[in-house]
Amino acid sequence: MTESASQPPKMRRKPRQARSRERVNRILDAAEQLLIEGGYPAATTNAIAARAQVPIGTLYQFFPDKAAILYALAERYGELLREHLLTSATERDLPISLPDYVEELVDAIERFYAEHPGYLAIFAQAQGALPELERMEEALDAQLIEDWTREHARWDANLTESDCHAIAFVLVKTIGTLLWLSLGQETKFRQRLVSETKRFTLSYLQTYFS
Amino acid sequence: MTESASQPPKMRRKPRQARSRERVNRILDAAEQLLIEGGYPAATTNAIAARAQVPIGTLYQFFPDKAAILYALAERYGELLREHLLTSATERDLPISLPDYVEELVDAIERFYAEHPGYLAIFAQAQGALPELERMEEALDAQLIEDWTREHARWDANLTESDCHAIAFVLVKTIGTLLWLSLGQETKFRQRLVSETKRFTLSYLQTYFS
DNA sequence: TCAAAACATGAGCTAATGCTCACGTTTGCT
DNA sequence: AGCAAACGTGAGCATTAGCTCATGTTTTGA
Repeated sequence: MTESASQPPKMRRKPRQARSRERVNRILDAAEQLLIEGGYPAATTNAIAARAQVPIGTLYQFFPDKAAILYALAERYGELLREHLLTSATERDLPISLPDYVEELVDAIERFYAEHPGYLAIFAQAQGALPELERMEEALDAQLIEDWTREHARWDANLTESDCHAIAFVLVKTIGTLLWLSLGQETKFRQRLVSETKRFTLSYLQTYFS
Repeated sequence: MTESASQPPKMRRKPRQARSRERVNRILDAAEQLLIEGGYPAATTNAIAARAQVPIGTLYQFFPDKAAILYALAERYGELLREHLLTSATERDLPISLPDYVEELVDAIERFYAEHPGYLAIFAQAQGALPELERMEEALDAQLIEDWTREHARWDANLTESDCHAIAFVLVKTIGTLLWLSLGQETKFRQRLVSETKRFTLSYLQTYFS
């Protein structure tokens, strides 16, 4: 199941040969690394091409402009995260306790961030700079929020959809922020933050699902 | 008590006449607006000068380079926020209940963000781009965290300093994030987010201060 | 095998940004 | 009033970003 045709990035030329496809991935990897290391200013098209060991001309054979590279990156990650969380969720069909749910959820997100440090870097860098990227982030979060909204609704039918949505919004944003920030801390404090995130999440959820 | 001499921004020429000082403020205001409206890419030095109705030459009389403008902005806000929160806190000397404390705290921060939409925009834009700005943000947050750490320690002497610090960290970051995001939402949902912020803050604090 | 189609390349173009500096204007002092 | 010091000005320079395109190389298929 490779990535199928996508709409927003709109490749200038679709890579048909294996060599080309590998190059496209190298370009995306290079862009991600530069974004993490030096932020948006460091991720110039020339730098990306150099890091990917690809001439700029080649880069522009696949991507119509710089923004398209970031869109492609965002898309790659979006699918990855949703997949990651959904498989985590469906591994267990039977209902579990709230504490166990929180434990699993936070750990799953933490693992994802640790394994893909580029994920939040992309969006953090592009604030305001690439309007379309912001829309992509919102769309991505909106999807997560919707997933969770449904999950919450199943737990307590008394809650309105608007309630569930607000709860999901708060969780997506706070957990995301906290775990992201934890990545930049020393191991000891980082573990503490992960544990605080669980505590925080649980106590909040318990005010709704007693 | 006007802003006294500062270290990091290091003005090229210190404005002595009233006209100059007013111009410096106009420059800062213009930079802030551009940052909010169009993000970092829109905040070019020429655009800032134009918006401030000031020739670029004049801009460079006061600021050695573009970064200095952002540093000055960050400083202006840093002082403002701390002042805002401290005065809110010292208006009442006698102890109040936890729910009342949370109510006051969240409202105070919310008011600050609403009145100064540029505050978080500055830091959001500069991620990775201006390393020094990041350090300033961390220093600012660290100060807030310290303030709150002390406050928490007074409530329950059984908590270690490391506990109080972790709590303060979580609160500063989560409340900050949510209230900031709330600014971009429609009134109805925005009010809901403010109320949710209070709810999770209170529930989280109650797990420590029963 | 060999021509045509697909792909690869990197010097260099255009545009825009941060910033300077030589010259003009205003202010303060006697 | 008259002069020096402080201040104001904006055309334009140096740099660098994103991106193109003319030319060369490889792959495909009959």
